Amino acid sequence: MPSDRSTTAERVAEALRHRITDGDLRPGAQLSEERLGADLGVSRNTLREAFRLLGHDGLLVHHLHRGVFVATLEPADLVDLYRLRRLVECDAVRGANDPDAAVLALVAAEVDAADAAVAADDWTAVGTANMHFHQRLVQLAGSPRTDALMRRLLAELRLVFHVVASPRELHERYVRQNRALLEQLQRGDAAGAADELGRYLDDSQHQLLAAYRARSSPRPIGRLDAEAVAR
Amino acid sequence: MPSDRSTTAERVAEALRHRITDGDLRPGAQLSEERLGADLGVSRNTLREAFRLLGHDGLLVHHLHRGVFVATLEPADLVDLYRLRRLVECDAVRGANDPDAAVLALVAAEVDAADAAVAADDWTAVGTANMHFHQRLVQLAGSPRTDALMRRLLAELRLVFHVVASPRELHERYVRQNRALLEQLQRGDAAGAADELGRYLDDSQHQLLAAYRARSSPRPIGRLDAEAVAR
DNA sequence: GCATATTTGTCCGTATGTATA
DNA sequence: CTATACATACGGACAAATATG
Repeated sequence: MPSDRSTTAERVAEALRHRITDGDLRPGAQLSEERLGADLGVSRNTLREAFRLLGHDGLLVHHLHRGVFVATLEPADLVDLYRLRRLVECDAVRGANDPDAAVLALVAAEVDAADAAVAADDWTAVGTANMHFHQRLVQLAGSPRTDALMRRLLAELRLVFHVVASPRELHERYVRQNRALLEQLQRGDAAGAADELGRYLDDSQHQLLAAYRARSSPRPIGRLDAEAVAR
Repeated sequence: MPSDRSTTAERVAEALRHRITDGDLRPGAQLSEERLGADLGVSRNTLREAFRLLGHDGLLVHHLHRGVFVATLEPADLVDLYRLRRLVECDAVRGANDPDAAVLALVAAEVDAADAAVAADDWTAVGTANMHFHQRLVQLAGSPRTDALMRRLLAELRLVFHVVASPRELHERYVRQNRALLEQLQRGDAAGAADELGRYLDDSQHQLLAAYRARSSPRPIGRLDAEAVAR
């Protein structure tokens, strides 16, 4: 098994990231070094490196001498995530008075992709296009670190999405609003788009919080210790 | 050598983080696995885990089959950092209309610490207090993810500081302004403090950019390949 | 341009300590 | 409380890529 243009640990980390964000590995699940290493055909050392690569993204939590688990996000995390999300996204949009045409085309592409997915009744694809839409919006700011931050935030959000609701009820309502936002930007009304996006995100947050409450007992998947992450 | 309440890799990562932010390990320096492992008394595997832990903080860059190096930041990185910094800090301050008294006390403590350090003519300590001051400001937002983001940003900024100028010329002018900001917050004028902070940060950014330009040739410390970090 | 030395990448075996049944 | 399973950490080995002369 030779290498492409990346280390094995990086490829393993990417594979795990997809398994997590796709809902294959659910929150609370333990990632056993021995079993996962056997599954992926890599040594425990390499797998541990991959764990460390993913650790700072908030997707995995590390318990000393117990192993790594897929993170379980609570309502407080959701509120925290949306706080940063609102800040980053609205600022990027508000600053897009004269948006980069190439990036705006990428935004438009995701809006079209969402429409196509709706027509195909593929709600998972709608959700993916919606995530990409927001990633592209942030890209209007032209800031690598902001892009990286947004990627992390969206990865964590996907963790929530897979737990609380179906892709359809999560994303359907926003397909139309995304197009409205795009057209507002194309008209040069960045400030208006930013304001609209702020309301949009508030709405989304409340929808998710309601879904959380609907899950009667917020029972973690794994062991039921309510330990706070240290540091 | 048993463990405290953290893994060896985490302790090694923390030690390296301090060596970097303290300027002991300078930008561009290579971190040899063999030599560093011997120095710190840990195996290569453990050291590599520590490298991965630090990687996502932007302090280390990883070149395939070449090793890890202390990151070298260019003017574009500086601008990018300050963009996020301004966004995060000003938002935290602007939202502090009714600031948490305990956190505000921590802010005040750093202002006092800076004054004391000035009196002691300890400009490194002034710089540390200044960094902490801004970390505490952000803490007014009460958002764990924002706190973590700010920690990463400040760690990267320290990388710049150690390269372009002395602690005194970097921080002296802001000691007074920090106190002014604190008093503005104590008076309940969060919006005014946020505006002032914005000008403050613009000033700081321009000061650093000027220092960059003053370094005649922007020659990297290490090997002189202008390779872009992938992805 | 080529051969060599050095360093990283990756795996394996093993010993030890910790948490959980 | 003991036992078992698993994570932690080490050191050695070889392959692969890069840097050097």
